[in-house]
Amino acid sequence: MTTRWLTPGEQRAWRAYLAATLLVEDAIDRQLQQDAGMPHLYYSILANLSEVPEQQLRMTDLAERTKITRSRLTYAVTRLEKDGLVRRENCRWDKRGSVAVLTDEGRAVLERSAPGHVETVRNSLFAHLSAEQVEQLEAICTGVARALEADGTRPAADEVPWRRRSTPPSSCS
Amino acid sequence: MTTRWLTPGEQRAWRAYLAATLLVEDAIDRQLQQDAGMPHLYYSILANLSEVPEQQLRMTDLAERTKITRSRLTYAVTRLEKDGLVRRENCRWDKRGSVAVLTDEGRAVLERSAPGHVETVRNSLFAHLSAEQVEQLEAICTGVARALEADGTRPAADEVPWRRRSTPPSSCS
DNA sequence: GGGGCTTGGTTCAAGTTTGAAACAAACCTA
DNA sequence: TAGGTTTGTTTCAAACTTGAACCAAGCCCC
Repeated sequence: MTTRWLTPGEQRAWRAYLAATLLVEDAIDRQLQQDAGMPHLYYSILANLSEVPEQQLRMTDLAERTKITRSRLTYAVTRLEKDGLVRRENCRWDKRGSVAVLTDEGRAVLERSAPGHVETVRNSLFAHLSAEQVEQLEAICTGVARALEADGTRPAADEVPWRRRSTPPSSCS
Repeated sequence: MTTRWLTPGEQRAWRAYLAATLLVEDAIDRQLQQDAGMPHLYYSILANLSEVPEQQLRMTDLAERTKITRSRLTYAVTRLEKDGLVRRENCRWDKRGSVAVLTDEGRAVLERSAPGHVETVRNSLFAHLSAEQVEQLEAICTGVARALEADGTRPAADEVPWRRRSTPPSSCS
């Protein structure tokens, strides 16, 4: 079967995409490392916890939300725990499970660094986009993300009804 | 000074962006690791070399093109060299410099894995975009990339006229 | 109620990335 | 042309990521 190469337009889009995403991630990582002493992913973990009732999530749910592997998450949470920004508890209704809880200090760090972070996001991304482009970007990314989340190679927890149990009856704990 | 938070629309776009870019990078990395035994970045390095006269570039130029740090590139090229896909030569007209050259085997590996790679790019990104969205994506990313390349914190070689010397008189060597 | 499969999470080794030195060659400039 | 600065690249240690085991605890079903 002969390959269906990218069209010139797709080529251009792909290269621009690669450059842009790398540069944006880089800018954000650098800023957070500087100002909050942690890479972007770790900040996202805190942010995700902060947005959820009781500020806690099971490891798998957290991995699902942040789109990373469980093993990567384990490492990250261990580090955050050492820094006192997160605490691990074991899940009361499933003895296999453990739950990451945002500590007060974690919340404090998050609040302290949020403004700088938001500004960097703005400076590196939104500052260069028109209002229309923001909408286009959302549409594009939502579509792509939805498609890839659903795909088989990356079993997505809450695509499968009987696995959906993210924030249980009254928030796992 | 009070923070200018993201608008709800920007929030949505940002989250979708994070998810999409992570998932796409992941899919591509996984596929290339499987089929070519190297992460995406390493493939990009080979690809960049292959597109240039004499299939060679100075380290700094290569770093510039791939948007990575010189130190990261050094590591990557060392690995690729061990695998015999790239060869290092020293630059003839600047004794400080070294040049990465794509070997025949490197070219072979590249050609062999290109079809699978293209297909993955298509499946993970372009398959979910309309023709219009491809154009929008290009416009968005080009703008962002251009803005971030130019910005001070990441001194971009060929913004500064007297540093522009990428592929010299007849391709460095 | 004891296998056998699945799920939630961690562990471990190997590979990669980071950022701050370290170095050497090139480029001033007095 | 000696001395100081800049540029091109590498090195090193510490941090992070990957993927393949591994180990429990739940689940199923006869």
